[in-house]
Amino acid sequence: MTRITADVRFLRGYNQALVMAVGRTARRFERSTVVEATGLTPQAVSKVIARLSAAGLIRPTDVRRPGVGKPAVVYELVPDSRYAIGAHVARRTLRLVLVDLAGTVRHSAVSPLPGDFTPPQLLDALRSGIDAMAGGPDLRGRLTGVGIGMIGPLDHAHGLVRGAHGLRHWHDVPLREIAEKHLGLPVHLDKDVTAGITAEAWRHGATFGDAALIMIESGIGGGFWLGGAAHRGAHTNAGEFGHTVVDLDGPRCVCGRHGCLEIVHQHAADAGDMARAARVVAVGVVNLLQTLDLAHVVLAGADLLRHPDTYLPAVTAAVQADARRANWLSTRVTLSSLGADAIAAGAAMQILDQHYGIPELAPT
Amino acid sequence: MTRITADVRFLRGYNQALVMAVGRTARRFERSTVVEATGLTPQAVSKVIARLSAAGLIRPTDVRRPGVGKPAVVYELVPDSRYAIGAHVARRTLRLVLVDLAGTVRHSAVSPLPGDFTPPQLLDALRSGIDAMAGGPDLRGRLTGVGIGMIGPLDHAHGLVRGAHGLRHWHDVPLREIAEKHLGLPVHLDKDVTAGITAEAWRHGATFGDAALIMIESGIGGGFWLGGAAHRGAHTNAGEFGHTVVDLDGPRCVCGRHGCLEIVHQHAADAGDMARAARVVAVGVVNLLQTLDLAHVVLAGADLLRHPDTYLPAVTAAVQADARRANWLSTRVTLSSLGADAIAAGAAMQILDQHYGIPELAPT
DNA sequence: AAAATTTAGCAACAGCGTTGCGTAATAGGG
DNA sequence: CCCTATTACGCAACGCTGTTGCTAAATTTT
Repeated sequence: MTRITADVRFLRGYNQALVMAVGRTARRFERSTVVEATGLTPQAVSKVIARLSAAGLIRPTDVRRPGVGKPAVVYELVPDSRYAIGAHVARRTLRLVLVDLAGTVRHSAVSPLPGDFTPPQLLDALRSGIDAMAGGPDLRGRLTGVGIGMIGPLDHAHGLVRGAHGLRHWHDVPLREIAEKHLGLPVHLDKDVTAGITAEAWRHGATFGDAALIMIESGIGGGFWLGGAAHRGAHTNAGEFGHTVVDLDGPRCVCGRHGCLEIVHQHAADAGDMARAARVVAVGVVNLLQTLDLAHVVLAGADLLRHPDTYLPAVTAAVQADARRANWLSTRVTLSSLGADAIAAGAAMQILDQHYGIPELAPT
Repeated sequence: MTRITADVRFLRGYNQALVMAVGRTARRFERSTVVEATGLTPQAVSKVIARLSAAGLIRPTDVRRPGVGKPAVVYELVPDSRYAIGAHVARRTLRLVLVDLAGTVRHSAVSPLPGDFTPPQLLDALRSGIDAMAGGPDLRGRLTGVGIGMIGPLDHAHGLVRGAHGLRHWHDVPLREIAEKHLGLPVHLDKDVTAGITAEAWRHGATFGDAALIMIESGIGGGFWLGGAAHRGAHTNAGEFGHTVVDLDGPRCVCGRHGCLEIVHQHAADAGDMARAARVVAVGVVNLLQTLDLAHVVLAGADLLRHPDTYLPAVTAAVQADARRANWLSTRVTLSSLGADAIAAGAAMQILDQHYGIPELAPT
């Protein structure tokens, strides 16, 4: 990882992103709010607000007259000013969402994909879906790009699908490049779980600490948000959390090892013992907490959300039992706030994050 | 986590740190080297070099005449210009090292600590050890501070020892504060494993990607370097890697759960089966790789370094077997380059890193 | 000796957040 | 009704950053 140089352009983008983060979390805000949240001087905030207003990203809506003194101008984010498309590519379905600048899902649609679909088939499905959702001329100008979340292995930096598990026609496909050509929009490619945790982080704003998203849906994966950014690892391969061994003498997994979390969980689920399945996941989650000391664990995925009342209490109980040893620890366990849209919406937010989030100093 | 504002002071510190990182890895360097490594303009590099030279951190040593054109000035880091003390506080010993600006351990000393030592006893041992090692008036002026690495739980942001495992007199001790008073030097407190991974990162320079240090020494812990910085988690408690479950029906661990990596490893080691002990560690390391996708795994700790020829091949083999599934992955497995000094030296480098490393934008 | 090539730095510049200070808008007291 | 205190806000100057344009210096090649 080579670090990139920092110049005044970085300063501008960074502090603008701080203000945008305030606007995204607190729907209405004024200058003093931003000053307190960021530590910038009032004058600096005025300049940033002027720039953002000129770009149409925020606008004054009101004045606050709390008592003595000149009234303060109340600003708000303009959700309609920018949009992004998010795509969740699964084995048999394509889910598309339209997300606005505030992080709200404005439209959502699911369409089937052909069995063992090819890259051209996906591109066509993407195109027609996007046209149906945001084809109008008014929206088109405010579309910032398309985020695609799918299973790995892949290379997000170069936009390559290395070889998606269970899909025959997806080995070393330069999906970002061909999709940008086909769609005429900037495209970002990432693992599904990384997109999912981005959605949670984007919605929670700057107060979102280290966190993980546990996804149970055709396998078990984990997305990580560490140190204020998505963690993808050295080869965009982080998150193969389902293939960590929790039972040395357990059944053989498809990956060749024995007692992976995923296969142990699968056996329990297949036997209809969802309580045990949930406990297995809970063990994995506590393993993560021990290793990474997370502030927030988000549960997601179609298979998990089918039994939320089983998984959530099991994981919460395990986390609390473990936290009791160190009574000053606190970790929140929640269900994904976006439900089935989590991955697609997160992919869209990754596009918005590239434009209006904290700029990166250490590129890919 | 509230983000901190970025101003021009940050720019200066950041780009200076980039140049210092070049100087630390390439012992001799010239302007064009830095230009290529950082992306800064030649003129900007000249300004940074002028500042660093004025501070005595680097100096011109030579000129290079490669052929046609004006000779280039060759600079070098001045190792003697700054020092830091590192302390590794273990249950029965105190290891102190003197590290120079280049990251070289100049002196190393181990002294015994009283059984169940108290905070005042540690402070006295620190003081006399530091006086013996760097008491001279010439060195004193160039001492930037003291780094302390010890077992947790602790709070590095506030410099508190929450309650070191196995030490009776260490509950909620504000060690940083009292040590700074007692020693008259800036003090940084951190977990031993975090200090250890900092040493590796500091020595490898900017090319060091995501990495973990696995430490086996009175328990099993992990230190993490993710995204260009140490990962400590939400409560400085990341790294309790030994207390991740790898055997659901395994023996009961001191932590209350069953089949923790640490207790399974311990049973194998106690039975004299070091091969199995090493294989258990290897399983844990592969679990980490699956989860975090690390570029580098460093093995350290007194108990591990007692059997390097057992552990290193076992872990390497397991990593390679796993990497074969995804043949484009590559992870290096090495022994700690600093041996027994790793923790203490890393603690010292944390002090140097605070002054001459990449400044943080997200505090705590 | 002249030309070509490479390195280095001076000077002017644009842009960032900061500082100093003046102005606008409100409520409350005399 | 006027005056004052209070609060919000911005213009202008400033210090500092990295960048750009251009000149000077040092060396090899022709």
